[in-house]
Amino acid sequence: MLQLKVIREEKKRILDGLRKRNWNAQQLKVIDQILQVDDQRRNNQNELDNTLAENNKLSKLIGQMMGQGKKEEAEALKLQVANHKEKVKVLEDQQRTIETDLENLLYSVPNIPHKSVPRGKTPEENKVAKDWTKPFPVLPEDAAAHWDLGKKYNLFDFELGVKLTGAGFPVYRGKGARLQRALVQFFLDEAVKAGFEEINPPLLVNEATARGTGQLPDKEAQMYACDLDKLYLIPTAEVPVTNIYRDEIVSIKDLPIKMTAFTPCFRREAGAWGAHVRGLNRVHQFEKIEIVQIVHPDESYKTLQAMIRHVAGLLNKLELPYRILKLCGGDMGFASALTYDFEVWSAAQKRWLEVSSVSNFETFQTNRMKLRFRDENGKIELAHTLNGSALALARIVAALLENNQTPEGIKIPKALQKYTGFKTIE
RNA sequence: GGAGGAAUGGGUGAGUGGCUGAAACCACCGGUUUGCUAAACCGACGUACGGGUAUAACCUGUACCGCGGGUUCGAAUCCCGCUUCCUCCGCCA
Repeated sequence: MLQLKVIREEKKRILDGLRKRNWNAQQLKVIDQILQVDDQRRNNQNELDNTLAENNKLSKLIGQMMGQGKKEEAEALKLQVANHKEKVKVLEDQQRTIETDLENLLYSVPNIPHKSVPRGKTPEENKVAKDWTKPFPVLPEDAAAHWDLGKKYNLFDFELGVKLTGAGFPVYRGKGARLQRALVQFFLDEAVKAGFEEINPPLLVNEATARGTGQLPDKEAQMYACDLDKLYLIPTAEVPVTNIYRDEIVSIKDLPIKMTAFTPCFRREAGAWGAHVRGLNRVHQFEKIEIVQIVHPDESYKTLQAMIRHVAGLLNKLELPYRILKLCGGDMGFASALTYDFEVWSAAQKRWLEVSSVSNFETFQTNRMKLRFRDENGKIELAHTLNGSALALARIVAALLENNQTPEGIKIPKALQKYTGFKTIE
């Protein structure tokens, strides 16, 4: 959620930013609407406060008169207060309505892209920030895609998942399951080594938490919900982990706060199914190690770079070819100010697979979450939040299997061997 | 699931209708003293949203004592509902 103050004071920058997200004139009107409702809000609040102030004064007077035994005068004042009460009620109702309207309007506006974000409408217009310059793995003519490899070596079973749950819920087994666990352990160890505190959060969250990171309102269709208990299955660990600090004022000394968590992620992916989603490319449940940072606003872009280096380091250790994209205005997530995507090369499918997304949200999440810190002078300021996948499993598994297939079986990268306990899947 | 108790500022905790945005103590912060540390002493010490041309620390209004409602001229204090926590019983990975 954007800060009202910023919209008021930097309207031009806000409008320019939204244009970068390809907002048209019609859509941009919402900004004026926000300013208008905000005026209403302030006027109404002013009137309400003044009325209440008067009541408070009168009430005090009544108390004094009662004490002095001036009963009749007190009764007269009571009538006055009673009149005001009607007015207060109306003003309070109005205020509530106005505030809800304003909040809903604010919720509908995405974050303002960082100045370095390229213009563009579609994923094709993302900029390659770092390309893969070495040769790609060369596979034999009859190289198999991961879904066939999974069958051949009995690593995972989609049909079985359908039987148990539905499409998009693979069952991993044998070395396939072990490979999952190895990756989880590896990624977590690396994150902890990099100074992130390991968090093991709940997988179901309440409404306030889903709201804090921006899943609600609007994106409920992307989450699985437990209606009976009004809980949501997390689409990413970002949700519970970032919300740990919701409604908190931390000391500047506590920054940066670095957290990592391994969780399964549940995504309905409503309407996202198409030609390219076979096998592990897109599933409803997958495992992911997330890294989250809460930092001083002056540090957040430096931090973003550090997080990118961390993710790149993981891919290097896994010996996977990857490239880094800087997302264009049209492809960026709602809450992000700047996002880098990591894609690994899937040699058998001959395409790039997105395996990580690292973003700086600046104050977009912290404003809505009221996550603040006290600076050197004791002043309270919104912190910046960042997060990134480090990494998501399903597609990493897909790429590992495909790229490392040989006639003798699938080779496990060196860094992973101590976690898998085997060097080859045959 | 049944019975009882509790919820106050960063922490402990006082406060049962107006003098309470809230005692006291601790912690934190600033200062004095000190060879250093410690101790002692002094001072400051909530948040949000408005207004005052006031996004450097100023003045002022309003709201907030778990959450939501109600009673009253006036509620941290009385009433109702909810949530959470604790204790006991039952059940159970």
